Formats: sequence, structure tokens, C-alpha cells
Amino acid sequence: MYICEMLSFTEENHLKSIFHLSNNGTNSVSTNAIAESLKTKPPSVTDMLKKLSEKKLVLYKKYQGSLLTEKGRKMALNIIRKHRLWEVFLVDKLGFNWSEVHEVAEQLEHIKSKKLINELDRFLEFPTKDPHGDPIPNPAGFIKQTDRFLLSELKNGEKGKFIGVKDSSSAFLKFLDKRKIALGSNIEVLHIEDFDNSLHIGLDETNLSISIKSASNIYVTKI
Amino acid sequence: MYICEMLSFTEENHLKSIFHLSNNGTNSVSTNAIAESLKTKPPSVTDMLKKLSEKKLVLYKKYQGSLLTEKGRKMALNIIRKHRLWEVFLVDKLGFNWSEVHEVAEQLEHIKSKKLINELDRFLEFPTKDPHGDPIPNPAGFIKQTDRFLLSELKNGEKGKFIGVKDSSSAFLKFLDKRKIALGSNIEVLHIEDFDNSLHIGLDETNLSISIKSASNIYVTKI
DNA sequence: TGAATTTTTTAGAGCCATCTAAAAATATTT
DNA sequence: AAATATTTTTAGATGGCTCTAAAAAATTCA
Repeated sequence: MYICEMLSFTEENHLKSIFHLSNNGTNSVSTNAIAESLKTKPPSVTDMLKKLSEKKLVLYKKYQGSLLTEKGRKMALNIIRKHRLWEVFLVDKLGFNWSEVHEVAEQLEHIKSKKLINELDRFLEFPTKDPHGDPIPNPAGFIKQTDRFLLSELKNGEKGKFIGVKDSSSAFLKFLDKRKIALGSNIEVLHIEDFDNSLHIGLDETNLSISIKSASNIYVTKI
Repeated sequence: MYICEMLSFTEENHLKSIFHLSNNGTNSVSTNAIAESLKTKPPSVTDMLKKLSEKKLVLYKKYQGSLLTEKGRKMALNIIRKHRLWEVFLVDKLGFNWSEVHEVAEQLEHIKSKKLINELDRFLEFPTKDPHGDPIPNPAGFIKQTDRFLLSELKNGEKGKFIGVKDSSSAFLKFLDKRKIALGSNIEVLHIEDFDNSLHIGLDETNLSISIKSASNIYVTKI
């Protein structure tokens, strides 16, 4: 029988970080980028890459960055699945705001129990998106990404439906809350300011103006 | 502002173990007993006791055993509160059997988030007992124990209501399941066998016989 | 009470995850 | 292409948790 080896929290966090930095596991990722995203130092990452490489979860060649193997990618997606399901639980069942769930989910995602996560999935009625609009991988590690654009990529007059955020920091999510920009909102680009590239947008019955920086953190589907 | 310091998993497990071995924190506990209950070795426990002693969670004098301080007792109860609330969640919401929850709850109890546990408590509608009949401490660390006896302490003809187990190992819980002995069952001691102290008991409409060992793992209230 | 036994601690080691400082490799710039 | 800058790795150290082996203290027993 195949026993899926136990990874430490640190190992799991590295896999997840590589996945996120690599465009769904397709690109190779630099050591420094991983270190920065995990708020650790490059030498620690180098050590970990060697370990993950021995476990066949990462392809690692000195000085050449690292790439997830298929096995590593599957494990990363499993952790992400857990993270996102827990986020749904926290928001839908426990009444958390979408800006509060990340830190707690970072802990919950490391709980080891197949039954737990599958029963949680059922309990939540098999959600397909987390509270930030990100897709939830299925148990086999399959994930489907909907076609999406950054709001900043839309041209004058184009319309989009807000389906996700790029930066899901608490600060940015609270920023959106304050402006009543919620997942599912329809947004129309009314005008793009030449001077600072800020956008005038129509949102439901109101108009408002947001910076280019904010607009580059908002994913939309064109409608 | 008072920041409640972060304990490691290991520290938390030691506190919990001391609590369980000390009759709710009232007795002093031997190093070997802790080691055995945590499946670790005595020298590791000695080291940990020194650390917990420095943190004022335990009163420790060389060779004299260790006693929880009030602060240590509160922290232990907080971990137990989390453990038991998660057990309720697993059984009531996710459909786990009471014999399956312990290992997962051992992981979940270490998640750090006040809001999480308080919202979970609310979501579960403030349960007072876990699936094994053990009382759930309140957020302030207050726990109330109902008057109880071991089934093995009852005399011929006495009746009790099954309210909890002493040994909540998966094996014992499955043993009870098989015999349809469930929390809340009314049990009458019909006869105590001289030869091996085994008990003939009446349970609902049926009679059955159980060993003294099993009977000393079953808590009842006299009725 | 003195010897034997048990319990507990100390000493010393290893592993994991982390760090800093310095060396090596790669990339960039002039 | 050489000099410079950046990235990455190596070397070496630390702290947390674990262990075994041996010493010390406490307890039990004869």
C-alpha cells in the first residue's frame, strides 16, 4: 500500500509558495522569490529545496531555480484545497469577514485527515470558489481557472463582473468593503485618467474613482 | 496590553497531560507519568518542566513532581475546551463516529484563534459536553464535573445512567458501539459474578455481560 | 537501617528549522 | 569583455525537541 509521506508545515508552505509563484506550477521559481514570500531567508530556502528535491516534489538544480514535479504540484494543490475550503467554512458558517480568514486558514490547512477535509467539503455542499473568488481544487488536485482579466486591463467603456482579487491582503479587502465593491459586482470603466491612470468606474447605481494600483488587484470577467 | 504568549504544540501537550493526570490540576504529577502519557521519554519531560516552570505555568522542584499553577491550569483548560468543541463539531456537523474524533481533535486543538473558537462555540450552540460525555470548559476556564461513579462501583441492583467514558480509546468506543451501549443508556446491575467480577447488566430491553475492566471505564450517575 | 530498586535528572548527541557571514555563480552594465 | 551588481549557495552557529547512557536522588524492602 502506498503511504503518502508526512510533510512538515514548513515543507508544505514551501510547496504552496512555489505553486503560487510559478503560475500554477508551470514556471520555474527563484530562491529569493520563495524566501520573500515566506518571510524567510534564502539559505533556509536552499536547504528546503534540497530536501524537497530528494523527496521528488521539486526539480532543483543549483542556481537554476526550482520547478514543482507532478507529485509536488498535486501536494501543493491539496494544501490549497484545504486552505480554501476552510476559508469557506469560516465565512459561511462562522460569520468571519473575508478579510479575516487568511491567517486562520494558514493554520487549518496543515491539519492531516483525508476524512476531515472530504466531510468538510460535503458539509459545505461542495463549493467551487473560496470567499475571495479563487477556485477550489477537487480531491484529485484538478483546478479550473475561469477566463479573467485585471480591471486595469479593461478599456474605456468595457464592462466586467468582479470575480476575484489578486492581492488578498486584509488591507485591500477592507478597502473594497468600504467602497461596497463585493464579489459579483458589475463594474463599468467610465473613464481612464491620463494623468495618473486612475479609473472612474460605475458600480451598481454609483460612480467612484480608484487608483491603477487597486484596479490591478481586481479580477473581472468581461461581460 | 497583556499579550498571551504563544506556546508550542509540545508545551501545550505537556500542560494538557499534566492536567489530565492531576485530577483537574489539584495533584502533583510525576515525570514518568507525563512521559508515558505523551509517549515520550522522561528526560524530554524534565527539560519541558524546566521550561514551563520558567514561564510560571508549572511549579517544579527537582525530584518532587510538578503541579500546574493557576495560569497553567487555565491554559490547559483552554486547550481542552478547544479539543472538546472540535470533537462536537466533527460528530454533530461532519458525521464522524465518536471513536474517530480524537486524533483529529488532537491536531485542531492547537489552532490559535480566539475568534475561531468562540464562533465555533456559538455555531455549535454552546454545547456543554463532548461526544464522550466530558464537560466543555467555558471561555474563562471554568469546568463543572457532574457527580459520577464508575459502573464497577455500583452494587447489585443499583441503576445508573451512562454519562461518559474514562478510557476514550477508539477500541473501547467501538466495543461499546457493538453492544449498543450509548451515552444516555440506562444500565442496571443485575448480578456481579464472584468468580471474575464480571457484571450482568440490563440495558434497555436486553441483558448482557461485561468484564470488570470494561465496567471500570464507564461513568454513570446513579438513578 | 542498609541494600536494592525505582524514579528522576544530567550529560551528551542528533535532527530540523532557522539565522548571519562569506564565498561562488550568474546576470547586468559600461 | 571586464567590472560591477545580484543571486544563490556554503559554512558555521543557535534554539527547540528528541533520544540514549550514565549519574544522582528518592523510595521500597528485607
